[in-house]
Amino acid sequence: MAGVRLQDVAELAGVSMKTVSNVVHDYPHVSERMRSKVEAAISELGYRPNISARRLATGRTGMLSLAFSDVSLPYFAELARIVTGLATERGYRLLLEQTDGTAANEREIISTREAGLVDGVIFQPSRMPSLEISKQQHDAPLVLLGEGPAPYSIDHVMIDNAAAVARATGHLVALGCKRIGFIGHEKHDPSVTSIQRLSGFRNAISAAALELDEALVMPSVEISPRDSADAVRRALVAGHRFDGLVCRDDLAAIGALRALQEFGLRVPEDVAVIGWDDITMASFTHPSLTTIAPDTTQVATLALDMLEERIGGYSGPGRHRVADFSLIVRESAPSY
Amino acid sequence: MAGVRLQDVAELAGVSMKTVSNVVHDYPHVSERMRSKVEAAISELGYRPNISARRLATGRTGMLSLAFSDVSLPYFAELARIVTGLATERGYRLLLEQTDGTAANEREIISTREAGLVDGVIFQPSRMPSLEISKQQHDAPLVLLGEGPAPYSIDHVMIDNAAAVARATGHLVALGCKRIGFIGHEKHDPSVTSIQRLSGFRNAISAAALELDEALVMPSVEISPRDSADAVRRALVAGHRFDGLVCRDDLAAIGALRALQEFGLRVPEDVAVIGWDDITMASFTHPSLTTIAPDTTQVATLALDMLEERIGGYSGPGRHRVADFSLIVRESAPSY
DNA sequence: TTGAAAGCGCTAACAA
DNA sequence: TTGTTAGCGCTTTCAA
Repeated sequence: MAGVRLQDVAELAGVSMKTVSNVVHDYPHVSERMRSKVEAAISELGYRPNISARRLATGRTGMLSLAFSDVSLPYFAELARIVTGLATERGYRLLLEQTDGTAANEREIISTREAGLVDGVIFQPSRMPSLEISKQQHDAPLVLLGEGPAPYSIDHVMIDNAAAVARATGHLVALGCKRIGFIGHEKHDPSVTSIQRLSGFRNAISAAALELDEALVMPSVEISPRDSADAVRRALVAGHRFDGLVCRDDLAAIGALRALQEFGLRVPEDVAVIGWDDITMASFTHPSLTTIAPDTTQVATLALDMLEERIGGYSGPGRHRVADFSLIVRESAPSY
Repeated sequence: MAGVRLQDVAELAGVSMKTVSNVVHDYPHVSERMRSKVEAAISELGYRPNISARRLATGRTGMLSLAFSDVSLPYFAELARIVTGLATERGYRLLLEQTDGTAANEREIISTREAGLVDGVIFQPSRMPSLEISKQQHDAPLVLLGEGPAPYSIDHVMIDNAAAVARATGHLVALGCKRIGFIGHEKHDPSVTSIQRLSGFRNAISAAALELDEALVMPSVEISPRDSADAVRRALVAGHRFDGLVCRDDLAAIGALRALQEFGLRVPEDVAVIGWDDITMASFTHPSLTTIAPDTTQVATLALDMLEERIGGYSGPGRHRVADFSLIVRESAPSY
């Protein structure tokens, strides 16, 4: 039951607290007799170590936190799944922190009011510029995920966005698309992810010697299939036409698919569509989505590696690791 | 910086620890002079309270845990989102625990090795029978979510599954469906959710005076669109035909949609499809999904209410709360 | 191999 | 209104 202390176990077993502690921690040098006496007492009393006391004594919490805007976005849910699994393998519990994508909440993540909640933080900012992050003092080791070029002092894992969006755009060009649009970035106060992807798209279009019609840059209110579908509908109603679409993420692509179908436009015959993230659902839309797939396991592994090094005492300059990505070709923008 | 203690602040400010503590906690009776002196010292030193120490001293952690099989399943991700928001409003942080749906991990959730990790637990079991849960000793207050009838001693929030599946089946019958199938439950070792929904389906079919062809009960390997699509393909290849489908969840429905389209079957004209959960994606499939929508906010609110009562000391018998659900009619099984 | 005792940093009861 | 002090339960030297 609750309220049983190490002390109580020690008394019942007729040994010292140290011996009980040794047994609890599987310390090798404990005689068989002691061990079994202690174990009997532990189970008789139903003893469980108090984790707050242990944390206070050791200074370690055995927890990491993973922070991003919103778990209900499939990419983050799937990321959380992977990071949880990997963190568990390494002996950590994972605390999920959601910021709703507001700058105020993001600041809270970086400079927590309390110390000692977790041993380290993996954080994908959506609003805070990296430079501001680097200026905030934070007491737990921190690794940043995502698009922004992190400042020199902070560890960072990203994929090569420019290369990824160039690959996607190039795929559409090779399919013969001439009028390619971009969809799904937030209209007001876009996230750093959106900014990076859109600017990469602009570069890719000019690199392909195409001309970008600004009417084909279609922002949405929020990151959601609904808002992206609305944006596409508005563009179509306004008479804008396009034959290819690079989407800020798979959710935007799913919304686009929906709107295009309503207007009788066939995908990929009339409009080819490419998403981003390769969420599970991308395989099951109709048509299935061609999409940029970041190697999320690699992202998570690199982040945890660096975090553990920092926790272990490494205090060198920030490191920037680039994870792989691939273009998964499915029905919405098939092979040429 | 780290390593600054209440004591250090007190010394710098030339006051006692109690005074500093009062300031930190916004205790009303502190003179303005003291307060500003202390606040100056706090910010000069960069003091942050150590949360482990606070927890040890108070016995409260300010954290709740939410446990289920897998955040990457959209229903759980969306549930997590809602519970996090509500818990935050009530002053709790939320720890997410994932069990992978294995009985061993579920037992770990109930009887944690450590005490004092969280103040309370909200748990949606997928494998453990309620009876077994009631027998395990657990030291933090516990509220169960989901389908199983909980034992007398444990608080529980559920929706009326039998009514829900009867509503779905009735909707299909009213549309004129004669051969209605069920899809998406795990073939081996089905989760309690699957068991409940399938058995409810059987009852609903006989209540509608229809005959159930066992070939139309199509299990899948795991909960995923992929496996459900496979199950539907197999049935169609084997020559089984049906005009209505009740799905274990929206993921199964999404897989079914995909398989039906491959076989040239139109939804809803040839086969009407009803999902369960009303995940975000249910609005954006093509056709969009008619689905059973549990009132998840209500589920979360009821669970948190009961949990807070337990944390507050209530120790009466287990309470069973039933949350609302509705049938959201969309394209895959339209109004009749 | 086991025991004794001094913290870890904070809270809260009790005094002043 | 502010100060003093004894825990909270565990870990971890240092001795034995």
